[in-house]
Amino acid sequence: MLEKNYNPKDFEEKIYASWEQNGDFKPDMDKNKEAFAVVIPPPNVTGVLHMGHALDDTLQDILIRYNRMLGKNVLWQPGMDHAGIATQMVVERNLAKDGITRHDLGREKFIETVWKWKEQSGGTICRQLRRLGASCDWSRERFTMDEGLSRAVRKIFVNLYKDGLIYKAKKLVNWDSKFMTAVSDLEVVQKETVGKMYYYKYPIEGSEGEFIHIATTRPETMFGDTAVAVSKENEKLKHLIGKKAVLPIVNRSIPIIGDEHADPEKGTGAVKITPAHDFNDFEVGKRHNLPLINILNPDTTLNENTPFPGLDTQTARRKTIEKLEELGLMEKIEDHPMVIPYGERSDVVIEPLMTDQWFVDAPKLAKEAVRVVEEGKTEFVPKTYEKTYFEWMRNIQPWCISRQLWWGHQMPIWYGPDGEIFCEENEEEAQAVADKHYGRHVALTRETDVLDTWFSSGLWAFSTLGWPDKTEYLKTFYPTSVLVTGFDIIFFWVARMMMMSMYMMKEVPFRKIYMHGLVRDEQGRKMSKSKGNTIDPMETIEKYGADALRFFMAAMETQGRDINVSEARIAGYRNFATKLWNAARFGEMNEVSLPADFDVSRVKDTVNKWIVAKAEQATKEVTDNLNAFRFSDAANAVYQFVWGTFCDWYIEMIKPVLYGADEEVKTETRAVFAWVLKRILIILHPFMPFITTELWNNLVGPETKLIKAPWPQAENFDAAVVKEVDWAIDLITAIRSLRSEMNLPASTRLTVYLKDANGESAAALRQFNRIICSLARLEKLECFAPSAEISKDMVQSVFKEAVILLPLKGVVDFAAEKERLNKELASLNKNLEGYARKLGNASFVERAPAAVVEEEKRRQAEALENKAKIEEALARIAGF
RNA sequence: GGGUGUGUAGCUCAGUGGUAUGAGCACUACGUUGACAUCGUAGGGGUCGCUGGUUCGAUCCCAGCCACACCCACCA
Repeated sequence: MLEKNYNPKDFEEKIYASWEQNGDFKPDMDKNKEAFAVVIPPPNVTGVLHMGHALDDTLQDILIRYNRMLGKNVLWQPGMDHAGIATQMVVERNLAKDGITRHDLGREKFIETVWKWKEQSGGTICRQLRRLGASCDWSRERFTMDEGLSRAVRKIFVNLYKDGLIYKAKKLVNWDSKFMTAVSDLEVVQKETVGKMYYYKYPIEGSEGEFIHIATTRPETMFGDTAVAVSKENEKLKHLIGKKAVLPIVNRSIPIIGDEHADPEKGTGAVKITPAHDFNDFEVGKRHNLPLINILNPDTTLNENTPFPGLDTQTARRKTIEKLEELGLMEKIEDHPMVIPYGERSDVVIEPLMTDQWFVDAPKLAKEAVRVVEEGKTEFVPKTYEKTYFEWMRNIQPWCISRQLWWGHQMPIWYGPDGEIFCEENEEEAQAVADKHYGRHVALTRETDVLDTWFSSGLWAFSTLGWPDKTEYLKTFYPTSVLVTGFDIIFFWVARMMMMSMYMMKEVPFRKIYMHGLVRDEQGRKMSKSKGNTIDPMETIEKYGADALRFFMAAMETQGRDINVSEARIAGYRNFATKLWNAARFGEMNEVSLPADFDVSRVKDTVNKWIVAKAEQATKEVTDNLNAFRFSDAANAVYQFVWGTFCDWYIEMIKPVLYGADEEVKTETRAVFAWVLKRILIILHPFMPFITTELWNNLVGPETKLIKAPWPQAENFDAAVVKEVDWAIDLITAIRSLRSEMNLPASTRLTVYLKDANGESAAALRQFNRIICSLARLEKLECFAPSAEISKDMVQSVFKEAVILLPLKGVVDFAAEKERLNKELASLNKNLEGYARKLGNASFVERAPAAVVEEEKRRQAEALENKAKIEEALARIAGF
């Protein structure tokens, strides 16, 4: 027996545990079945579930469950990312509580500590994903740092290196002074601030009191200046090209060069060139063969190439200005709005710094990754994201993959005594190759840098399936079917997976990429801890159940749009679950059950036929929409069917049958009710797996598993039957509306006549008489005899071709009634004007499709008829 | 500076070249009708951002404009 109240906490976790214990999430590896695979975007090992995951993983679970029910061989591959910087940060923070730094421990000990932390505190999110109902095959859970995946990383690294696609270079990179590591362009966020623009001047060498005027936001970098540039087109300044300027304070002479980088419109028109500390200047320096002077230490304090070694940039900036002022070279300081780069994780200012780093030749790898999308081998849904993808891929820069961190994949690079590089999958091989190279045994030192986290997640689509081994899983599930992820990691992750997969597998990682938007707060603001507007999905689940949250995500997911979390709406979907729960209870109370030999095509009763047809219709809608990744349409189709059709109409319509004496119809109705409910549980299951399973176990029994129930093929249905019952529904609605307008309490049983009903309507009226009377709360419903006289006491309302007559002895308020009819008349007249205008337009009649013109004529005729009826009714009560 | 997206009911959003049967929430009135008040019934509420164009017809297609959001680039 079902509990009186829907209480998801009673069963959600229990049901999940039973699925997992029974191995229901595992693929059956049946070779005859089509394979369907999804790899989860690996959450950070440090992560906890947020609304973005709730959306992402709900959508994946819907696809997974749907395809599992379609009878495919389904794998949802779970796992986690080691999240280099994020994890190192968490562990370092923990150590700091005991006053320990990672350097106190040393590299090896520190890494050990991280692993220990991972075992104990990592992976909260996987437990939370279970609570959400994610049907991942947890027995295959992978971690980007585990043995297999590490092997994949080393192998692909060596391949790329030997193909010349990974190389070491001294380049200007984004330097994070907090973690003292290089970071990629993507890990830098630009923040708007109001800074200062400093104007000062450099004396021209060999001149008397001639200066070149400079504007900069970073005066302390002047010690790294190796030129001043002006545009050759700059009429005012071009005469200085070829002369030399003297760098004040350090009195170093630097050339004044002509370069188009100097925009005459900006600043003073002359730009100081600091090739070692500015990306643009670096390019200028390359063009003019300028020397590079590095002025920063790894912690971004100034070094011995400056007068202020050891000072941080801010202090050095102050000192520099003081000095310039002393020398009388400072001119002015202005407020200046600008964007300053910050480390995504560290939140410190990123300084461009010259360092030795490792790069992946992304421009080369991007070519294939672009081609396969152009050719449609991988499709983005929605398609507009392809443009973003192409745009970025076609302008991609070399990818800096080395990080001066400890937590991560240490690069498989060894250096010989003279710095010779040996890149092999392990130390033994490197040693062997090196020994052969030198003709003697040599000592090797390993590169200490680790790889960017996204390097290993870039392999996720195949490394998790067992590559480099030729596993059964790799053969079966690669390329995977669809990747579901947010557009915010399209460059970080999707692009890299495309590149890495094309390089190594020569085959796309996924056939489709479904990109969803961001989850925002109720007002549409981005959720962030600092704003304090985050909503914890676990709390939401606690309050409303996982099913409600899941359904919310599905119902709100329309392609290409962000989702604003609305608690009221989540509560609404909890109510939806309650509604279904109570419908099931209604069934239980009325002893519905599905006989083994039940054949839905043999159903006789019209209302039963109707609900079967509606169920087929809903099934088709859900199926079509899921196939097209139209999650909200799919969810709304079930919602509408369950609440608006099954509960609002079918249950109400069968009550007279179930409480009546016709055993034959009653038996059939009980079976059909069970059949429809079962159908609902099936098509709702991908969205709301918990309540559907709970109800299924109650209705059908746990022996047959809903999670693997075959997805129904929507059957054709009898359109005529649908029309008949829909007619009855319209009539009921019209009568209810009329009685509400007349202020007739629900308790008064009325008599209603239908005048001028045609043959079909008269038949339907007879057939559904009991139902209509029951739902519209009538005493009697009959066709009005054509010969009979319409009494003055009868309220009239046009219904399709007929007129509803509602006798109200002595209680009709004629004034109000006239007003009501006149209002109707006015609206009809307005419509008639429109029809007349259109049909009077020769070019409309001539050029619009015949069907449209016909429809317009039909509407006009109908409106004219209705008008006549209302005028008739008005005439009848004219004297009152 | 380059790009993308969005402006539809009070709110959050669906949707569509042919009267907006729009949805949920909110609102109003009525309701203890033998599943459900986490409910039912009925109802009010929109010149579909602005201006042009294409079309017999535009909220929908095209162009321009305005507003908002996001992405990329940019420390002179």
